[in-house]
This record gives sequence, structure tokens and C-alpha cells, in this order.
Amino acid sequence: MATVSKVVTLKEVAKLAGVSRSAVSRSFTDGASVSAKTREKVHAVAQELGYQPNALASSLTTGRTKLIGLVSNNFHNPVFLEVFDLFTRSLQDRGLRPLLVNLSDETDPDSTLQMLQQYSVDGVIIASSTLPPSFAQAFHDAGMPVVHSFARANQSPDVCIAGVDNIQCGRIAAHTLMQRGYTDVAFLGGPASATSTQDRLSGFLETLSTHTQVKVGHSFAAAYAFEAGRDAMQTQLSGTPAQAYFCGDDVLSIGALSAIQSAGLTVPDDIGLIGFNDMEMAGWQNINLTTIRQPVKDIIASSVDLITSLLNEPARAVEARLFACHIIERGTLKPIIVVPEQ
Amino acid sequence: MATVSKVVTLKEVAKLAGVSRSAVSRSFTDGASVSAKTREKVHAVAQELGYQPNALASSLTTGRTKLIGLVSNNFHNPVFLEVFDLFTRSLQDRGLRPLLVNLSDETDPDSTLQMLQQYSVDGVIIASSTLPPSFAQAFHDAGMPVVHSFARANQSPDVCIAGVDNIQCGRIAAHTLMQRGYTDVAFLGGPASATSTQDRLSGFLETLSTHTQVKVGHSFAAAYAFEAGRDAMQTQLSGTPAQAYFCGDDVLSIGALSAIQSAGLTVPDDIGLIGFNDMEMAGWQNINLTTIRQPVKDIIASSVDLITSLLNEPARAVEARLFACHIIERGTLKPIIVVPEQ
DNA sequence: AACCACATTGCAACCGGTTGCAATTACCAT
DNA sequence: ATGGTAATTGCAACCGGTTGCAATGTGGTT
Repeated sequence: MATVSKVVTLKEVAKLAGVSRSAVSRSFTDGASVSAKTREKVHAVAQELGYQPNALASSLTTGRTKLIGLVSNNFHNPVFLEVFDLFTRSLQDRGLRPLLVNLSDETDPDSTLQMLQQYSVDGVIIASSTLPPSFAQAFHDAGMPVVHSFARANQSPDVCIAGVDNIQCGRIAAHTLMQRGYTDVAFLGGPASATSTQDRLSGFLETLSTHTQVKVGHSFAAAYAFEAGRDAMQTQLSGTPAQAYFCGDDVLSIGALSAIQSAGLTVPDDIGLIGFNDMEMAGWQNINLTTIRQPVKDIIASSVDLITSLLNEPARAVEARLFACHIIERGTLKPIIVVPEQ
Repeated sequence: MATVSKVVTLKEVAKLAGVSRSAVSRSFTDGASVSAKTREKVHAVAQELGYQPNALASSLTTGRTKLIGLVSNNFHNPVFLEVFDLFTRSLQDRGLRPLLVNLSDETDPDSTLQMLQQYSVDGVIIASSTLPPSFAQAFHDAGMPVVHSFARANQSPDVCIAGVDNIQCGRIAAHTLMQRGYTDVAFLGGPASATSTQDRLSGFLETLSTHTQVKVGHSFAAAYAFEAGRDAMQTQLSGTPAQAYFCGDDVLSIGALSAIQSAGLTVPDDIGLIGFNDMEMAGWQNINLTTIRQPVKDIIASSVDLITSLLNEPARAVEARLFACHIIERGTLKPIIVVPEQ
């Protein structure tokens, strides 16, 4: 059983089947010119020998590896587990293979680019809302098909993106808080360098600028992560906290929630909270976070769609696919003030 | 900028540098026979042209792709995000590239095996505590270096594993509950088919069999996932729940916690809970789960260690690396009963 | 100057496939 | 039979590298 079974190659199948190597190759290529008889014979022999065509060898001549670099820098936010789940399945469904790249901190695209070039990936998907546009741009400039998921809307005239309009999300958050009658609100963002945080803040401020009587603040957490949210909220609590916070991310919100509870305060009675993403956990009954839902599924489906279309037609028009976000009402904001009729 | 830069090959570098292709190839191979002068010249030209050696082409002759299949079937448990983070970084650090495979449900290794063979991966790491031993065995039988992480201790004489002794973990849980003075306890496992669940249960029962006065129950959740835990606990609550539960996983525990709280009961006053894994979330203040810590970092470091050692020496002895687990005391069990001295 | 060991280099074959092209075969109508 | 067209097939070159081997170059020794 444990024989070190040497890998079977084309040549051996050809010999045993009594045909040329070309015939074997064609037997495994859809639409190639082979008679049904030959194909059958070849497949039978291949089956018997346990032959698998070597995808890498064939990539040499076809120029296609079906390898897709899946690049991310966020392995501490549970929403990314959902993201990886969806990406890997979606890619697999299309016969593409995800080569996972963990960027931990690194913001210089060069070494990643080089590595992905060495492996001749057909394209790259960058799954991150914190990497700067220049990162994706570098891949594009190197002539590599690239899609930036969760990117800034209108990020670049050169690279395809799939995501949401974070400015609009900031507005939604602001409107929601105003609807609830809060008069002292703040944005608790992720890293100030993240385009997603910048945009959410700008939409938030934009809407609130029309509410002159409302006090507005903002601050940034070090990362889209629990501890960062907890720390940032603790800082808030050591000063004069706002009545409600729009947090740039669900897991950040949960960190904030934790800090609030540790301080002996309650949500939403003492402080209101809106998150962002609507990741699975946000709906867990013991978290029950009011949040802005980002249609992750759609974004990922589009991303994969875009990259495949880019593979087939490298010169295709650059496209941004943006999806609408909606607020999901749960238990971390005080109820809507019902204005009595008349 | 956006020129469709054709990829530079060996040949072009050779021509421009005025040397043979061999010389270029050797200039990029450590320890190869080239003069320093040639190597410098070649590197200079390569730099200028932006040449990257094609890893896949070279793999054809060297027989090494440095690709490692990273196979998992659990993309719904946040602990796996930590797992992927550690795996990808650890592999990258050794110059290996993770080809991620999402098994969603599938328990037949054949198609995965075929795919990984087509891509000539150097080896496979299976990261799962729910896949049956036969899964890893299939890879081994196909002559592929394989390490099964989070596998059952003494799973197989043929495949290397890294993990913990789940039977021992079951004993620890049982001892802990006894220490706390509970007299009616139960195991709330993951899927009954998971070796990890089977083993934890057997250790749990083994220890409790010596405590004849204690009532012991057990049941299984459909998966190591929140909803599954919640559902399973709801079922318990609709009957006569035990005083404390050993849950087969942290996220399962959190689901159970949610069900308990929804029922208007509190933890640990009404019901005690021990989880398993000690994933990041378990320590979040608003969860604060007492749990058995599995040294994920060590397990993953060992796994990568084993696979690299297997690559260098395919016939190396089969080895199981098992790590001890420890209970992490937090807030979901009632305090230890202090026996007054004398 | 002759000799030798050793370092460096290029040639050519090979890794496991694909593919353009020409040769062969099969099939069909006359 | 005969000719013609279309379907199959194999040859050989190629994809982008690596490597054994023989040829050449280098430096040191006597």
C-alpha cells in the first residue's frame, strides 16, 4: 500500500495505449481533435494507471495556471473567515485554485508581487479594506489581472473593484443616529489609514454637518480588532463619552461593548452602538449588535466574476461593482422616537 | 505604465548578459557552480529586465513546487481563522506556499487528492479534527507526504499527526467539574463522527465512571458551530438540564451560553460551562469562558515542522506530536469549593 | 615551461505537457 | 473504383527552466 508510487506521465499512458503523446494530451482536452474511440482507449488506460495530467506542466504552454493569488492582511477579524470560506468555494467552483497570501503588516507589494509572478498566478484578488489603493495598483502596473475587494469606491481608473460605498455607509449611520434622537455622537473608526475608515468618517461627518445642534466626535482604533476596539472605547470612557458610537467594524464594536460593560455601563441605555459588516457573530443573541450590513456574499461573487472575466479578456473595461448597505436593527441603539400623529 | 509587459524569461536574460541559459539558471541557484563575476552580471541584467525565475517551470525538473495543500473543512469556527493565520505565516516563513482547499462537507478524499496531484503539491496538511483518519490515509496511500493536524492521537501507524490527546482532555474536564462539586454533568459534543468528540467523550466518561454518585449525560451538536450549540442546548433546556456541561468547542459553548441566557437562566449560577480551544474570543470580557486550552500555536508549528521534515526525508519515521492541554479558569463555572483545613 | 587539480562554462537532453502542420485515414458521393 | 473532403493522427518544436557531462579556463606547483 505504501509503495512510493511514482507519478504516472503522459508518455507512459501513450505507450501503454499504443498512441502518440499528442493523442493522450488531446484526449484530456475538451474539444480537441480526437476520435471517440481513441479517447476512450486513452481514458481507460489512464484510469488503470491512475494518470493525472500535470496542471503545472501544461500551464507552461497554455499560459494558464488557474492559480489565483488571494491576498489579505486581516486574519484577526472573524468576518474574514466568512470571506475566505466564500472565496475559496467560489473559486473552486470555477476550477480556480486559491494561493493564500497572508500579509501580516507588510504594506509593500513588491515581494508579494514577485512571489505571485514566480508562481505565474493567472490573477490576484486582494481582500482588504485597509490596504492602500497603491497596493492593487502595483499589481496592475505589473500587468497582472487584479481585483480589489472591499476597496474604496472609485479608487482607481485602472483596477477593478468590488465593494460598497463607504461614504454612503457613513451617511446611513449618521441618519440612523439622528432618527434615534441622539445629540452627541461619534465615529469610532479602524486605522486612520484605511480607506474604509476614511470614507465612513467622511460620509458620517457630511450628514451630521447639516445637524448643527448635534455634537460630533471621532477617533480611531489601531485595527479592526477586538482589543483595539476595547482600548479605544476605554479611552473614550476615561473622558466624556458620546451618547452613541458608529464603530467601523463589528468586532471593533464588540470590543467597545466589552469596555462599556466592564465600566459598569449598559448598552443601549447608557451608550448606543452601531457596528459594521453584520458578520455572523453580530446576530448571536448574546451580542445582538445593531449594525450596517455589508453584502459580503455579493461582493465576493462579483470579485470572482470580475477576475474570471478579466482572465478571459485582459483588456476589458475597468469596472467597480458597488453594493448597497442596509442597517440591521438589533439591540444596541435606543428605540426610534415615535412622533405622535398631529 | 499599463503596458501588457510580457514576462521575461531565462533566455532573454542570457542573451542580454551574453552568457548561456545554464549560467543564468545557476546564478539563481544557491551553491551552483558559477563565478561571482558571472552571477553579478546576470543579476544586474535580471534586475534591469525585471526577471523572475518561473517557479513552476523549474519544478518540472527539480520535482519541487514548494506548494503545500492546506485542507480544511471548518470555515465557520473562528478558531480556524487563527489556525489559517498561523499556518500561512509559518509556511511562508519557510518559503512554502499554501494552496487552500475548502472541503465544505465533502468527506471523499478522491477529488481533492486528484486536484492536489495535478498541482504537484509537495505535501498536504489536513487541518481538521472532524475528518476521519481514512481521509489522511488516502493521501498517504497515494504517496503524498501528509500531516494531519488536530487529529486523533495514535490515529494511524502511517501518517504523521500533530495535536492533543483528546481523551486526556475529557478527563481534565471531568476532574474540573468534580472539583467544583457538580453532581449532575454532561458532555455536549460536536458531531458524533468527529474523532475529537469521540475521544473527549470517552475520557470524560472514563473519569466519571469512578464517581458513581454523579449523574452523567451526553449529547451531540451537529457541528462545531454557534447555531449547533445553541440548538443542542435548547434541546437540553426543554428537558432536564444538567448542572454543568463540558462543551466540545468554544464556539459551541457560546451557542449554548446564548441559549441559556435566552431561557432566562444565568451562567454559572444556574448552569456551568467548560469550553474547548481557548480561542481568542473565549477571553473577551463579555464572554469570559472557562475552557480547556489547546496549544494551537505549538500544534501548527509542529505540523509545519513535520511536513518540511517529511519533504526532506520522505521515508522518515512516522511521528505523532501531542501537546498537553490545560484548563483556563474564567467565569463560567462556579468557584472551587474550598475544603476548610482539618 | 610543463603538469595538474579544480573552477567555470556551454551543449544538449530532459522535465511533462501542448500545438501547428503535414501525413494518413475514414467516409461519402459519383 | 475514383476522387474529394473532413476527421484523425503523429512528428517535432516549443513552453521555461535544470543538470550531467565534456570542454575550456584558471591558478598553483615543480
